[in-house]
Amino acid sequence: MSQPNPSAAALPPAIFLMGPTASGKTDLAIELCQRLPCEIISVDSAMIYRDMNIGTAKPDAAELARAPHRLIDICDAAETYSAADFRRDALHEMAEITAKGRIPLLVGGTMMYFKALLHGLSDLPSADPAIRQALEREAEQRGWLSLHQELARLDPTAASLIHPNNRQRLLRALEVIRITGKPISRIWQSTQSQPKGESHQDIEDYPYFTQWQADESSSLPYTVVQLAIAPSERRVLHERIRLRFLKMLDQGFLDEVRALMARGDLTPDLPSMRCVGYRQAWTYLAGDSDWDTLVSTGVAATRQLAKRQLTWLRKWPDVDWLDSASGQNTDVALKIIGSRTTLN
RNA sequence: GCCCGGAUAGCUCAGUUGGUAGAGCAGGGGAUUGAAAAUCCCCGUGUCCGUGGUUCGAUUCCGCGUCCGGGCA
Repeated sequence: MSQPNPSAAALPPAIFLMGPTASGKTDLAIELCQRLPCEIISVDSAMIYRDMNIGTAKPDAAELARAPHRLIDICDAAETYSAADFRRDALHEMAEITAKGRIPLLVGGTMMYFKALLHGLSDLPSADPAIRQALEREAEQRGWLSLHQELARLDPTAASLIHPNNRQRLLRALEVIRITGKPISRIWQSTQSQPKGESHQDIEDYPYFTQWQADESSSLPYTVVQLAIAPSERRVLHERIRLRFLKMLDQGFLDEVRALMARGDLTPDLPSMRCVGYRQAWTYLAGDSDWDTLVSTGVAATRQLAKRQLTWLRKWPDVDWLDSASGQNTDVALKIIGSRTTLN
C-alpha cells in the first residue's frame, strides 16, 4: 500500500489520523499519546476558534490536560483562516515537536488541510476582501453568468473546471487574475511537476494527486504514516452523529451560540458561524426555526459533512483503515506505525 | 353517530381535463489550490390506502370500507 520512499530513513516520522466527524479520532489520538512519544496537532477548521467548544466537539479540559492539542483556539470567531495559514502553522508546530525528539500526530477531519500540508499549495495570493466585494457587486449588476464568461475568456482552463453556479470558486479564480494578472490555472501548473515513476494506471486511479502534485520543494519532509478511522457501516456513523448532536444540546450548545450572538459583532455569513451546528443554532435562536427543525437540520448537516469527508478519504492513496467499532485500534495503529517507520 | 377534508417517494406536499407521476427536504455518488464543518455538480418505479363498479384502460370518476385531521352532536 505505502510506496517505499528511498529517503524515508532520513526523514523524521509523522502520523496522520484522519476520519469523518464522530468517528472516534480524538479518543484514539489521546490513547496513542499515552503509548508513543507524540504530540497532537489538530487538523480542524472549526476547532481553531476560541469559545466554540461544545459544537465543534473540541476535547474537554481533562482530555487536553492529558494530551495537549496544538492549533486549537488560535482564532477569534470573527477571523478567517485558510488552508495556507494551516500549512504554515502546522509545519512550524511539526518542526518544533520534531526538534524535541518527539513525533507530530496530526488529527482531524479537514481533508483539504491535510492535502495542503502533504502536497503543498501553489504560490497564490491570499484572499483580498476588497476585490471580492467588488466582484460581488459586479455580479449583482452583470449577473453571475457573465462573471463566468469573463473567466472563460481570461482562463478557459479554470472556467472548465469551475461550475458557473460555484460562486465561491469562481470569485477566487477572478480574484487571483485581478491581483496577479495571471490565470489561476497557469499558476497551478507552474508549481506542479510531472508525476515521476507512476504508471498510466496510477494516473487513472489518482487523477487528482498525480495531476496536481506540487513540486519537490513543497512536499512534506517527513515519513508519514496515514491512518483513517470510520465505522464500517454508514448507519452506525449516522447514529453516533445523532446521539452526539443531542448530547451537545444537552451540554449547553445553545448557550454557547447565544453568547457568541450576544457579542454583536458576529454575522451568520462568517466562516465560524457557518460551521455545522452553529449555522442551524443561529437560525433557531434568531427565531427562524423550531426545536424539531434545529435537531433534524443539525444532524443532517453533520451527516452531510461526514459524507464529504469520506469522499476525500475513499480516494486517498497510502492510507491504512481502522474500524471505529474495533476495541483494538490503539494496538493495530501502533503495529502499522511500527511497520512504516523505524520506531520501536 | 353524522357532515366536511385528507390518504401519492423515507418526510412535507404538487399533479395526472382517465393513458401507471414530480418538486423541496432527507438519502446516495462526485468535485475540491488562501471561506473547506465552505461551496458546487449528478442521481427520483413509488401496491399513487384497500376493495368493488364505470371504462379499451382508473392513481385520477362513482360506491363501500379503513385510517388520519377538522366540525356538529
